[in-house]
Amino acid sequence: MLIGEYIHTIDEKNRVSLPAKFRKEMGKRVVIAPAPDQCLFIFTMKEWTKVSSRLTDHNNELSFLKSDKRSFNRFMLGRASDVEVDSIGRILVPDFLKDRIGLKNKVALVGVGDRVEIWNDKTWQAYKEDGEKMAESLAEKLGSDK
Amino acid sequence: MLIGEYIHTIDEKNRVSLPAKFRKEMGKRVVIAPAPDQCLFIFTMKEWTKVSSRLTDHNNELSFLKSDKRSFNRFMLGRASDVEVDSIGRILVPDFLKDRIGLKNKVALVGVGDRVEIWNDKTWQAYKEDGEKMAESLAEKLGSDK
DNA sequence: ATACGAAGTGGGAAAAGGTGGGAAATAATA
DNA sequence: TATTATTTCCCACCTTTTCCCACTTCGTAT
Repeated sequence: MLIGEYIHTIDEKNRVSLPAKFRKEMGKRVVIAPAPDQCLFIFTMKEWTKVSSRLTDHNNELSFLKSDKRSFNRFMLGRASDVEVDSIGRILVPDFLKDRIGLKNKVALVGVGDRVEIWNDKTWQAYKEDGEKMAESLAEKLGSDK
Repeated sequence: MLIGEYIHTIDEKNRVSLPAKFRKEMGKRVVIAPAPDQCLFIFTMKEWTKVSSRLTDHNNELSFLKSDKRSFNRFMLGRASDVEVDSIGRILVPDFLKDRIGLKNKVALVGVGDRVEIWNDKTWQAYKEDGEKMAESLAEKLGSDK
């Protein structure tokens, strides 16, 4: 199970080391895809197969005849990228994904069970702080009407 | 599976390089066809066989009215063109298809599972930006139907 | 404290990918 | 048939990517 957060560097060649703890589980090849909340998902191939199988044609229909299917598939598949993990555990983040969430210098790699997320470090720290505040206010709210 | 986006050039001879990552899967010959939205479809021969047979099969339960079907088939089949991939992985885009969606200079090649789409780069970027707004609802949709 | 190994980072050289252009071949026109 | 235009094929350049090696840091064991 992929858990924990790691702060790594994205270099001028768009390389990011996967945390050593994740490497075995992630294997030699992963799929990186855009996600909501200003981050990217890194799926294992196993997990990606699950995701993509929901998008492909099961009932003998031409999926491109339906406009919502077209846009859905464009966004899930067109902006994903399957990348190889190199011999020392690094992946290459495509420019179009890197630019989308403004990755540079420090990035956060966050294990979320069956996938890993990449965040711009600053964005991740801010997101966490917001989360803390939300948790506090939520706790107070819960505690107040006792 | 064809996924990811690549920005390439269409030159004065209407040549476009297929992304190296797509070449093996696409083979020596592909079919390029007009498509809904402002793009063109590039099918592998295998996929084209499937697509064209489904479009021409009048006994299956496509939800189209017959006259709609006829005009769609004219649109798609009538203007499709099979082109050879040259020795270094380029295809030739027929003028009438190129002009239809205003291809020039930079084009986006987008892998969408079992087909590739060609877009005018500018149009694709704009389409993506519009789609960012949909991102959340897309993700929820993906998560909901397990 | 020192040595060692694992993990992460950086950079240079070689290879591959993408682009452009000219020559040969084919088609078109007068 | 001669000439011109268009298409096809091939080669060369340049940029980007890939591969490999080396340095550094940190934790651990001796």
